[in-house]
Parts: sequence; C-alpha cells; structure tokens
Amino acid sequence: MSNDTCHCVLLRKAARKVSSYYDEALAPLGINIGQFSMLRNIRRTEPVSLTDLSHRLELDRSTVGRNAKVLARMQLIKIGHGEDQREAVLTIATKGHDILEKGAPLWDGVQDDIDARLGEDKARQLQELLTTL
Amino acid sequence: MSNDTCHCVLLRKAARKVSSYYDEALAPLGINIGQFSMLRNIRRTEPVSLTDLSHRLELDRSTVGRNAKVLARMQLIKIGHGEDQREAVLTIATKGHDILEKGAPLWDGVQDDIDARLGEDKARQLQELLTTL
DNA sequence: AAGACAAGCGGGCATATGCCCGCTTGTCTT
DNA sequence: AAGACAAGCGGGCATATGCCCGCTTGTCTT
Repeated sequence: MSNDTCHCVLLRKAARKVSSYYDEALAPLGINIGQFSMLRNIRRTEPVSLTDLSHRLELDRSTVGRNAKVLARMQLIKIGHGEDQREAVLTIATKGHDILEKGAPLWDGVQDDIDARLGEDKARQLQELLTTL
Repeated sequence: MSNDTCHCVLLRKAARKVSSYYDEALAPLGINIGQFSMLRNIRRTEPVSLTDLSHRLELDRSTVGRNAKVLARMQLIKIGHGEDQREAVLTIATKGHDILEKGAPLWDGVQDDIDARLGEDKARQLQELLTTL
C-alpha cells in the first residue's frame, strides 16, 4: 500500500489544511483556531486548572500550560491560583470575551462552508469517523 | 454548535491520536511517523529537491528543510547539491534504506489495526473524506 | 552583455506538541 | 505528627510548522 492511503498522513494533511481555513478566517482577530478553541473550552468550564483543561483538550498538560501563557500575554485570559496552591487556574479576561464574540461568526462561516461542500451526510460521516479513531 | 463538533478540532485531535499510534509502533527504530513518511516520499522520487518534496508533502519548504536536517543528522538521508547550485538535493542513505525496510511491517501493523477496527467500508469512507477536505 | 526578475534556500521569529525531571503542595497511613 | 506518596506545575530538550526577509544562483528581456 502506498503512502497516499496512510490514514495518519492523510489525517495530518487534512488537519493542517482545514486548520489553515479557520486560521485565515480568524486572522483579523490576531488569533488562530487552536487558541480560539482553547478559549472556548476555558469559557465553558472556567475557572479551570491546566490539568483539567488538558484532559478536555486531549493535549499534554505542559502544552496547555505554554499555550495558556500565549493567551495570557494577549490578555485574553488570566492565570490565577485556586484554593489548592498548586493549581494554576484559568479564567477568561474582558478582551477574551470580546474575541469570543467577534470570532463566533467567523468560525461559523468556515464551518458552514465545509458543511456545504461536504453535504449533510458526509459531514456527519466525518464527525463519526473522527470520533471513532 | 458546540466545539465538540468542530471539524477542525476533531481533525486535529484525531491526527494527534492516530499519529501517536504510529509513533509508538515505530519507536523501536527511533523514528516517528512524520519522519518515516518523509523518508518514504524521498525514496519514491530521489534525488529530490526541498521545494519538490514540500509540494508532495504539502508542507512549507522551510519546514521540509528543517525536517530533512533531522533525518540527515540521523544519517538516514544525504543532503547534496543538484546541477542547479541553488538546489539542495535529498537522497536516501544506507541507514535510511535499513529503516525503511524495518519500519514497513511496523507501519503495516498499525494500518491493519485501524482498518480492522473501522471495517473496510468506513476505512474507505475516511480516505475519501480526508482527500475531499 | 547588463539589468530585471524569478527560483531555491537558510535563518530568524513565533507558536505548537510531548516527554522527562525536579520542585512545591496536598493527602494519607501508621 | 511524621514520613510516604501523589497531584499539579514549570522548565529543559527535541521536534514540528508557517511566515518573512535576505542571499545566492539562474533565466529572460532588451
């Protein structure tokens, strides 16, 4: 079997490509899809620790910690402490809420484009397959 | 719509997850799936320039250049010059052929596992969808 | 032939990702 | 209460990715 049909390589290519669609759409906000997604996840469960967030995002904790620092530097989130002094606790900052609001329609646009291009059936198929892997 | 159904985020998660399957299988060779895939692509078209390879891999040229350096440091490929003095030309080194041979069955194993888990139909569906994106 | 223009790279900058190690803080056992 | 053990992080190390800038080399126009 050739490399062209390797699930992994195809997945990685597709992920890069689709990410770039979202990145382009969000570019006016100076934020990429990874950051936007992380911001959304924080909002859903704030205040949230790095460890909890890393489980939700299925990323390594140290990765989440570093990515959080980038968001904090952009003043989109605040990194504080919980009752447990070990915990770093993330909350959305004012500017973060702003970005979330402005980003939503941009994000929707790309999502809708992809859905339209794939068609309803295939879009659902894709979701199913990806969550199965 | 919630983040859980974002094509992009799902794709990225799936790509990371599946990559880790391949990485684990290839770990005994001290190589990861990205490197292995690149090695295979080089073999198919060697001698190949960075620019050509970047088109094949759908990666930025500078990314390919840096990744090539890693493979060269591992002595899996050689980075030489073409007739065009501007071109950096990649060829598989002896050790690279060795890794390609040893890696093939490991790679097959993971691919077969995934195919078996998905079933023939869904595996084909996945390939189709990913190339459509 | 000389100058304009393009092709091919490398290096710098920024972010992303995972693993390991060691430190601090909290909990649990005896 | 003290010591063992675990949880939560940060920092270091390595690789991965894209973009931009500037340099070298090749090509093309006049």
